[in-house]
Amino acid sequence: MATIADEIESYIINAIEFNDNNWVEIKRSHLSYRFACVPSQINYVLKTRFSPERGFLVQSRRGGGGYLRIEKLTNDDEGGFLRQLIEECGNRSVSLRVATGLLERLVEEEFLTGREGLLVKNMVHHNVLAGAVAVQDEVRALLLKSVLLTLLREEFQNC
Amino acid sequence: MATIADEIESYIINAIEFNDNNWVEIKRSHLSYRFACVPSQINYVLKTRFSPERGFLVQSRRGGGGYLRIEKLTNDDEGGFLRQLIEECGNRSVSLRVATGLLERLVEEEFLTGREGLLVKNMVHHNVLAGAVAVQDEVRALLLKSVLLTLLREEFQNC
DNA sequence: GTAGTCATGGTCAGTATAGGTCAAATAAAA
DNA sequence: TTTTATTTGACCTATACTGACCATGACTAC
Repeated sequence: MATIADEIESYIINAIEFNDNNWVEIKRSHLSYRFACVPSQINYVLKTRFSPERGFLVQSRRGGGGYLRIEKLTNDDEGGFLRQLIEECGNRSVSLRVATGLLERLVEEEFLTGREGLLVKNMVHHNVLAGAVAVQDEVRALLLKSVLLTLLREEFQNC
Repeated sequence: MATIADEIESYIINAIEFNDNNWVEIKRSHLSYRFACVPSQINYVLKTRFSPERGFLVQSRRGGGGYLRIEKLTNDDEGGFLRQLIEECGNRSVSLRVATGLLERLVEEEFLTGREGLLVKNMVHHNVLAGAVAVQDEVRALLLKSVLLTLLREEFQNC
């Protein structure tokens, strides 16, 4: 039997397909009204069904004119190479050494240009992070994960 | 473009481009009449969309014959420009809003490519930093400073 | 040339709108 | 029965919009 969460999920997936692009823009309040549920239910669905691990990216804007933007990430990377890296560095912490290796690999495989690689490498360097972060390796993991996710985004491919 | 603020923003940007110069002169009362909003709404838009971080200069004159003059600044001395930004964001903390404006500016001025801008913008987003950092704004400042410093490096220019 | 009046733009605090978080309560599955 | 997934609501944060009150500059009357 289908839960409300399931229904909301398939509604959104449908909307994405209908939209011809790989994304939709929709109001949280509209969804919660349509499915007669509390607004936070929508966040639950987004968190459990439209996570990066499942290949989705959710962006939003609060306040007047706010919205949710749900995007299906492109799926044509070589054998889920990027996804695998996300999995690997997503949860645990990443040392500077590992990060450097990973970034160089991304440049080699031409997911990133040399400039992009250098830019990010400098950002996750301990000289930078030491300034304010005790748990450097965890922040580094989050930052790298963000890079990997960006690489999967359609918007990024076309810019 | 959902909100009135957004519409006013693009109207002004359009007016600047149409004007062939890098600026427009316009009456606040005219704008508020045209968009059927209170005059102070215009000030809100100027404050949030035409800030210095985004490379705009707003001047005005009160009283009879008063006006707003909105100018898009461009930068000739590259090193100086970057150094100034470092100065500005280097020491204090940087909100997401300011960071976004600054990065978009760097892309406009062609210090960063669109891809690079997006990459960094995603990295300093609160969705990322919230994961492990209490004082987000300070880490964001450090990360941006790193980007700016990278831009000044010769190695980066030639890669 | 000083005071008064009117035409402008500026500020700031309050209100409205909209999404986010978290943990408790409930339901379903193992 | 224990564990996991779903549902709910109280409270939080971000962005937009409004209106009362303020400041400045130009013009006019004296």
